[in-house]
Amino acid sequence: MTDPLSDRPAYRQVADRLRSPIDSGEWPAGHKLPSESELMEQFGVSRVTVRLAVGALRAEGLILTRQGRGSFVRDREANRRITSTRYQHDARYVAGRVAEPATGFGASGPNEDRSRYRLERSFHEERANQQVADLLAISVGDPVLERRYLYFVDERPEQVSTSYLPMELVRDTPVADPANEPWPGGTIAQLASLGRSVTRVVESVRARMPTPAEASTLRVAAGVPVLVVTRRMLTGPDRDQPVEAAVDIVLPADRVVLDYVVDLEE
Amino acid sequence: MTDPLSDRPAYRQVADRLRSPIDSGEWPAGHKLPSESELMEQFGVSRVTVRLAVGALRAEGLILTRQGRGSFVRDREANRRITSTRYQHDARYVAGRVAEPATGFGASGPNEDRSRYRLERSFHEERANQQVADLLAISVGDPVLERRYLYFVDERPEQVSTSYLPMELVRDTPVADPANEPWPGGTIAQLASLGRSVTRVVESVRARMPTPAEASTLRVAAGVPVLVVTRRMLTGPDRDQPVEAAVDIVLPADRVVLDYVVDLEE
DNA sequence: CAGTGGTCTAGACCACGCT
DNA sequence: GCGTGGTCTAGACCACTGT
Repeated sequence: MTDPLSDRPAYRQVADRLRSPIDSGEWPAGHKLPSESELMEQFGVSRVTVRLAVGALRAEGLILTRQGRGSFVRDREANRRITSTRYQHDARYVAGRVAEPATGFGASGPNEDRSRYRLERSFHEERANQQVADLLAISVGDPVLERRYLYFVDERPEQVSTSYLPMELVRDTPVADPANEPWPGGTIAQLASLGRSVTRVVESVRARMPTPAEASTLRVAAGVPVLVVTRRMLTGPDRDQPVEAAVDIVLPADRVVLDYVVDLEE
Repeated sequence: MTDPLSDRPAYRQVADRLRSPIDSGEWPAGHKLPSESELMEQFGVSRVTVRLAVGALRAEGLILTRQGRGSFVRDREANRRITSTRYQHDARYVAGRVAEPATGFGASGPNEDRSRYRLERSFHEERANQQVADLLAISVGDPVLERRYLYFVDERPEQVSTSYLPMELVRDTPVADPANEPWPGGTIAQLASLGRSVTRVVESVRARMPTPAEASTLRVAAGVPVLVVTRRMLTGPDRDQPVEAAVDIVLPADRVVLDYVVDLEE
């Protein structure tokens, strides 16, 4: 039963009592929660109150509910790791110092089973908006190649992204032909084929709740945020000339960890 | 009015019609939405339906609701940037090559107004659990110094973190005395004072919804995830000997962007 | 078929913020 | 005082999942 004398609303009391065995591990991932009618009886509250409690736990990402089946404790363990050293690896691949590329499939590193990965893409010539113009240090309205990607891992959608290259750099080159994707060595290898040697990659990481469209394409449940990465590839003696920008690299936060390795001078 | 013939539930139709002017920018941050009674009349639905719609938008992080005042479009622009180069900067500071440290306040870089930052900390000797033991390459139960931090920016809680150092490294040293915090140059300078030169920092970035406790301490609204960073500081000729680990560096995702600079060999 | 969660209604009282 | 959102009730029908 809930305590009607408490300041804490009944639905929060119910949520607290359900959260406790989840936090403690007593109810592991996959465990089925009591049904709504059981909770109504157990706590002596109405169905609306039970649903408020369950909805709170769902918004926290602790449980998922499935119509006709029940509520279940979610698996909150992310298992796909994406490491910043993939860029250095691809640069060494381009230089011929390693035999295998790291990316090209959005994969996290070399020596992975490539057959697990699949890529859908669409290329279009567009004109730079303010954000893209700022990132590429060009003018608004300048022509750019917009490349949209959707990555699958084991046929599960795992990543969307949109990449921009200055059109003058790629026009009538193999890079502008989607048939050449996936390109071994990824964007770094593509830029190398155009005579641009990438010497710096800058990534900005944010997190937010997915839009309904993103939740649908990436199949993320309620209560699961997305990681949103903006990337710039730079070249030139001062590593400050942008040659590529990727905006809205969107990843489901319950499945992905981003690893960044920062080396300091001795 | 909603379309009763549509397959789409009424509350989703209402949510869609409210999301549209938010997405388009027609209703900018701070704009007040129609009240619940106005929405009931406007769409010809019950209050429960209106509240389901508003709740969906809140869970998406698009709006916030304040009792007695109304619902408002949220500001979704993160403005605090934390850059990976702060580590390299602190390493140069320790080496005497730059005059100003970058961190020491959890600040994002040098030349910041330090008076905006404030730090609360508590130090305790603990025994390593499995996670900490793995991160520090020690045994479960080995003594460690646990340092808990809460950072404020302009008196607003902006970051919590827990850092671990092997006790045998810091026992009876100035590093183990919380009175010496904030330490110019941060953890890298502290480790340098102990004869440990950090040559690599590895950060792992995740995102999830905050726990109720985190939501309360960091004052994050419903529908706002947190960024969770795990950090390791490494030393040694192969940059593989851990000397510090920070788990659960928790940051409100609506206020913070993490920037990582990855340099490639020429 | 029975049991589950999903949607929806009408109505009530409360706490908060402003005038 | 009045309008706002927050909590809560009893009850209904629907859609989905399994046997």
